[in-house]
Amino acid sequence: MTQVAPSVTVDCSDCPIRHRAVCARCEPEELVNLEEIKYYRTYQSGSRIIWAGDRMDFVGSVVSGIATLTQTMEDGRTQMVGLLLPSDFVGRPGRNGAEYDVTATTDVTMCCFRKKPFETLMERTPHIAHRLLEMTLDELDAAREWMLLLGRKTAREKIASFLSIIARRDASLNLRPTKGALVFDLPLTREAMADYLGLTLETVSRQISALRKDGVIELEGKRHVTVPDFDRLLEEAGDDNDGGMLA
Amino acid sequence: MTQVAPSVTVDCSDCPIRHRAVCARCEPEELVNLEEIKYYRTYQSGSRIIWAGDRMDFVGSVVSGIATLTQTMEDGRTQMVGLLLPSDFVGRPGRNGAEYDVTATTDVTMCCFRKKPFETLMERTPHIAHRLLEMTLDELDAAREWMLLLGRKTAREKIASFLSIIARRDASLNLRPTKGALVFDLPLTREAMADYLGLTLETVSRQISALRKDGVIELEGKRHVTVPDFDRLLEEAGDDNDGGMLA
DNA sequence: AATTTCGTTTGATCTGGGTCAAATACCGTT
DNA sequence: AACGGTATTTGACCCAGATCAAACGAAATT
Repeated sequence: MTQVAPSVTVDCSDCPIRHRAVCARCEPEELVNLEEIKYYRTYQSGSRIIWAGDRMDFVGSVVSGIATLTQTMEDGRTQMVGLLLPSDFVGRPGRNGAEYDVTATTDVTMCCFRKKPFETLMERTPHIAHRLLEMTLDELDAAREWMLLLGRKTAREKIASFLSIIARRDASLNLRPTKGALVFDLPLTREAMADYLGLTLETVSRQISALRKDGVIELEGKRHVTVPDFDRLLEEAGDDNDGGMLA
Repeated sequence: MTQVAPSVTVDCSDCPIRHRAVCARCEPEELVNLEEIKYYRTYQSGSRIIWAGDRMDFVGSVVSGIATLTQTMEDGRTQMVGLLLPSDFVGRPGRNGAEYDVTATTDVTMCCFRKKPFETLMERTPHIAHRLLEMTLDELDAAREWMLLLGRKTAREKIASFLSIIARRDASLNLRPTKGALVFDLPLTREAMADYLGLTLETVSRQISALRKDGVIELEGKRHVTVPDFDRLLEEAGDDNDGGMLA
């Protein structure tokens, strides 16, 4: 893994992952001097990137590492409402208060843009607004799929769904062709998984053990997972895996 | 309630509720001949407006009535993932397949725009893309709040949350000042509420009865609700009702 | 090597909400 | 007023997952 050194002189060509929202190479040179509004920032694993209620003076996207979006009730119950992987966007243009806690679950590098200049940039380049709209609609779809999971799936189905999502994202990020068994590392602790799935950590642990015993997954250590048969996993997840629709 | 007759010659000034996404009065006349791409359509209570998987040839917004967005698993478990009230937008620009079922729960009038012209219109008028982005971000926030409800709230809290949301929306739609007791009609059957809240209809019924017995709400018939003390309801919902954040 | 820490697993028990079933209220029709 | 269909309520029972508790394992610290 190459590491991105904080710098103010880079443009997107230096990023290991090209930003989906904005890219200097996508925009006419004269419109923006990116160096003036763009900077990198790194966060240690476990540290809070944004507190809910904080004033947000920047937007940005994850370059490396994994962060989570969580919501907390007064009595301490917490629900994860989003998982931020490399290339995911953080922050809401046009609003200056953060709605959720953002926490780094691994070391995280963010590529940030100061908010005010970013907003004027967005106004002058419709392409960015369009891209942002598309990304937001994708997130909305993901959130709605998650609502089905939270409201209607059993604990076993929840775990299987989570594993399939991580497997898929991992495969697409690493550009590994989906041949044979899928292998990946769980990016979250059992507790974080529980917060994501609306379960307790004990139930998460038990269901993972059950899936292992039933041969749906193999475990090496606590985090390293092998999925011998992805279709089997999808079946356990209760997902539609057909794309068949009539004319 | 005045009814909107299907017509192709109206513009936004005829709409009982001004479209939040597009409005002829907001756009330069020369850019668009709205009559060519805009039309009204009415749906009977209980009828399906859009089937998941269908080709979508239009986008639009709800003018009157209430519709729901639902997701269904193969075995019939369903989860509502959105509630569409007047002025809410339906359809995703840039994608031609519907993701969810849309069902009218009352008689519904939609104001529709043919998709292709709408997309070119959107490209030529950045204002629309911005407005749409803002609306989508609002929906995403709502979806995330709903994830907390689905994942972590008790049945009683779910019901109280639902009632508070309906009460709030009803009050803002009807521009009733929030003085004293709130009075409104439930727009959904117990079963639809259950699908929304990730519960069974029996549990919904029981919890409503419990809230009535405890004096949190009053019921007249099955649908007509009075909330004597809104703060009490919010308390039952487990929501933060303080806006206090330190400097 | 012993010890603390943190994440995880496993066991025993409890309970909120699901399931199944029956009764009741509320329509719009005839 | 009687009827038939649908929405809702209420009751009895059960189970998936929560809760409480203890043990385990691997990495970091002494």
